[in-house]
Amino acid sequence: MASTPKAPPIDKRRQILDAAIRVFARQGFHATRVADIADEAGVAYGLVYHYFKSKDEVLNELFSERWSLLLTAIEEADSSGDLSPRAKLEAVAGFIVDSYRHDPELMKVIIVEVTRAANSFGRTHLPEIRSAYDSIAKIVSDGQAQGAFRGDIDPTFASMSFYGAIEQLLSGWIFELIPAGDGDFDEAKSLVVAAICDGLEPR
Amino acid sequence: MASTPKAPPIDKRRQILDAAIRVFARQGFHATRVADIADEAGVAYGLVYHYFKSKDEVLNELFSERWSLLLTAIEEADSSGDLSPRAKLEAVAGFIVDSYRHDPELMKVIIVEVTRAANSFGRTHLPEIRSAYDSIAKIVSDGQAQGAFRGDIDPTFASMSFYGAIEQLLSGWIFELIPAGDGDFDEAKSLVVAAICDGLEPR
DNA sequence: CCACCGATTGACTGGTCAGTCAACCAACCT
DNA sequence: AGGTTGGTTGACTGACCAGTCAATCGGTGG
Repeated sequence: MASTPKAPPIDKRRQILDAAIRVFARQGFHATRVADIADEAGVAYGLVYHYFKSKDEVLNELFSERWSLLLTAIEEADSSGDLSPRAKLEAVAGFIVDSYRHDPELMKVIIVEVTRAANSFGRTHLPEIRSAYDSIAKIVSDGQAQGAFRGDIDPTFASMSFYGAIEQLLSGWIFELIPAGDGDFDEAKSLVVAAICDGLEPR
Repeated sequence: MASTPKAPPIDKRRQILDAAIRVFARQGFHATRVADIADEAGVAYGLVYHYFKSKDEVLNELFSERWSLLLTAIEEADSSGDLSPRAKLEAVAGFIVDSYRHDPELMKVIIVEVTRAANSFGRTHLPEIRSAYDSIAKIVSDGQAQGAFRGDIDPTFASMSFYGAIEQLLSGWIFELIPAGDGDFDEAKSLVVAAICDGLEPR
C-alpha cells in the first residue's frame, strides 16, 4: 500500500497532550507529576520523555498550539477591512469566549499556568503574549485614526484594559465566581465590548 | 522602665517578612527556597520556622496584611456618601495604583503569586478576593440605582471588568510591557476610570 | 552566681520526583 | 528465520528541599 503503512494506530503524542490538559486543569501544573500525565494517558512513564524533552515542554506545546490560533484570529479580524473597529473587538472577544466554551480545560490551563503566571511560564512566552496585546492595540489605534474611537486614550492602555477585562471574566468562570451557562457566554461577549466601547455611564 | 523591657532590639519576624517580599518578587514563590529567605533576612534557617508554620504561611501573611488594607480602602470609598459613584471607582483605582507605586515588589508578589494564581494560593484566598469584587460590584449597583450608571450591565460583570483592567495594567508594569514612570501612574488612574465609565467611543 | 526560658542556630532526615536508560516488543524487510 | 528500526516499558538514581530538633546563646530574676 502506498498510504500510511507505518503510522501507529493511535497518535500517542496527541494522547499525552490531551491527558496533560485534563490533569493540569485538575491539579495545576506544579502539583502534577509526570507519572500522573502518563497514567491519565494510559501510557508508560518513559513515553512522555520519548515525545517531549521535559514536563515544561508539554505545557509549552499546549500553550503555543492554542495561542497561535488566537493570534491568527486577531489578525484576521483586523484585516477584514469591512468591519468596524468595534466589530473587530467583538470578533476578538467572541473568539476568546468561544475558545473557553469549546475547551474550558485547555483555556484554564493556558490562563492559569501561562498567561497569568508571568513569573514562571509567562516569562518564556512574554513575546507571544505581547504580540496579542499589540495586535489589539493596532485595532484601537486604527479606530482612533478613523474617528470611531476617542483619541485621548493610549491604544496600548486600551488594549490592556480590554484584554484584562476578558481574562478576568474567564477567571471568573474558571473559579466559579460568576455563572457559566451558555447564555452567559453570549451575554458576556456583547457586554465586555459594550462596557469598553460605550462605557458604564449612560449616553 | 514600664515600657517594652523585653522586646528584642529588632523585629526579626518583620525582617523575615520583608526579606520574603524581596526574594519572592525576584525569583517567584516556587523557585525560592526557605534558605533564600533566611539568607536575605540575615537570619538562621530555623528561625523562619520559629515565626512561621511553613513557607506557605509566610506568603499567606504577606497577602492578608495587604489585602485587608485594600478591602478597607474600598469600604471607605463606598461609605463616603458624598462621593459620586465614579469618584468612588476613581478612589479604588487610585488606591491600587498607589499601592503599586509605593511598594511594587509586594504588589508583584500578591498579584503574581496569589491573585492571579487562583489554582494554588488564590484558592485559599478566594473568599477574600471575592470580597473585593463584591464591594466594587456594590458601588456599581448603587450607581445604577441612582441613575449614574446604565442599568443594563450586570454589576458583578462590571466589577470584574474594572478590576481585571486594573490588574492587567499592574501586570503590564510588573513585566515591563508598558512604561512605569511617575506620570504614567497618575495617567493610569484617570484613564482606567475614563475607559470604563465613558467608554472608548466618542460622546 | 546559678537556674531558667525564649530566641536563635544550622546540621540532618525523609520523602518526593524529574529525568535516564537498558531492556523489550512488534512490524517490516530480505 | 534473522536482522533492523523505532515505539514502548518501568525500575532506578541523583538532586533537591521543606521541615525537624537538639544544641547554644543571652538576658532576667532569684
